[in-house]
Amino acid sequence: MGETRAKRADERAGDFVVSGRRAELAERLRAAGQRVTAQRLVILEALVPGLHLSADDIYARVAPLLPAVNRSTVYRTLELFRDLGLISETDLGGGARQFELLDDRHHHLICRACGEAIDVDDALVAPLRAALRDRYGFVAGIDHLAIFGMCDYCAHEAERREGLGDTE
Amino acid sequence: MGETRAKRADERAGDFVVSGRRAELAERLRAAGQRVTAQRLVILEALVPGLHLSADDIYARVAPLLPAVNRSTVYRTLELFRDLGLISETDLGGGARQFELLDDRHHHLICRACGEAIDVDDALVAPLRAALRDRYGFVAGIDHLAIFGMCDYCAHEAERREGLGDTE
DNA sequence: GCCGTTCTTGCGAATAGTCGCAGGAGCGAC
DNA sequence: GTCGCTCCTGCGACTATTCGCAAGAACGGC
Repeated sequence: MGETRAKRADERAGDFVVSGRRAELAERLRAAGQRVTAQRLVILEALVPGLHLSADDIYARVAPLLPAVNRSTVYRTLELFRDLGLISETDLGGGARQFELLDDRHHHLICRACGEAIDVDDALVAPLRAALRDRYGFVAGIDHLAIFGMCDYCAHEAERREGLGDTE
Repeated sequence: MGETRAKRADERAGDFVVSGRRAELAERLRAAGQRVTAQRLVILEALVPGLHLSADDIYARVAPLLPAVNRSTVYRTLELFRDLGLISETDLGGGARQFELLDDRHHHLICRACGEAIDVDDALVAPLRAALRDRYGFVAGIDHLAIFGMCDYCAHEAERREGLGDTE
């Protein structure tokens, strides 16, 4: 790593020292008129690019570093990050919601019959986003959609089965 | 409703009598290989066309008619109906999920800043549904989408405010 | 009509997430 | 450096939802 210059990125942020990626976030929070706190920095660092984490996973990662942190704070902070556009929040159904750093936008198709999850490129969703902006001026935060339904295979299965018993 | 013929739809369904709209549901359940129970019929009747109801609302409507019914049953039955395509389930954020009879498909844009909800015709969402089917053979159950984001007004407000403090 | 199989339900406990409040901390002003 | 205003956090209670299990009900077969 060529860190000759980057290494001195220490900086006072209120009452504690931040460095590297932390400094970046601190900057961003301040720019958005938000306060910079230890909790927020640690929670952001707990998020890993490309990984879907539940609020509980994140709590588990944060707790050792900041023992007094509370679950409510984790939820509230994640909500804040989401509103700032830093992370995406997705309900994959059933269990807990998933949070993820917003690097690349992608989406999931989830089959209610077999549970299979299919990745979908944002290109398919972008037109909807554009249409909503054109028509309503609405800036849709569709960052990580989970769409439920039936996959190709299960849809055919269901159709076949209906062909037998259903006389409507 | 032209019910000249549909009106005599009384019918035995297991151990109890069903009539009118109930008979219709009984039929549908049976066709789908599901059992017909008093709970299911009452819960379906509790749903009102065009009304968004929470699981709790539905429980409150059902309880007087079927005192021993349990919340779990309500949730499980609603889940079943949703999978059968009878109702839509939507998370409007924050509080409880909303359930609604599937008459006409419509969607909502919800502003995270001011809370305003904008109705959206399914025509805007249909292309996405079609694209998913074409590309993946996936039958998307997008019946009642809630899309979060920023409404026209709030988006402009936020932009204006950023123009002041942010120097990045 | 009765029986057995299998699906549903009620129950209670567990998990996920939300909310109001009071004390503590961040940050701008002096 | 310290003061005060406001926002943020921890806390505990509360709501929403899920889950496993054992008793009960639906329905096909006789």
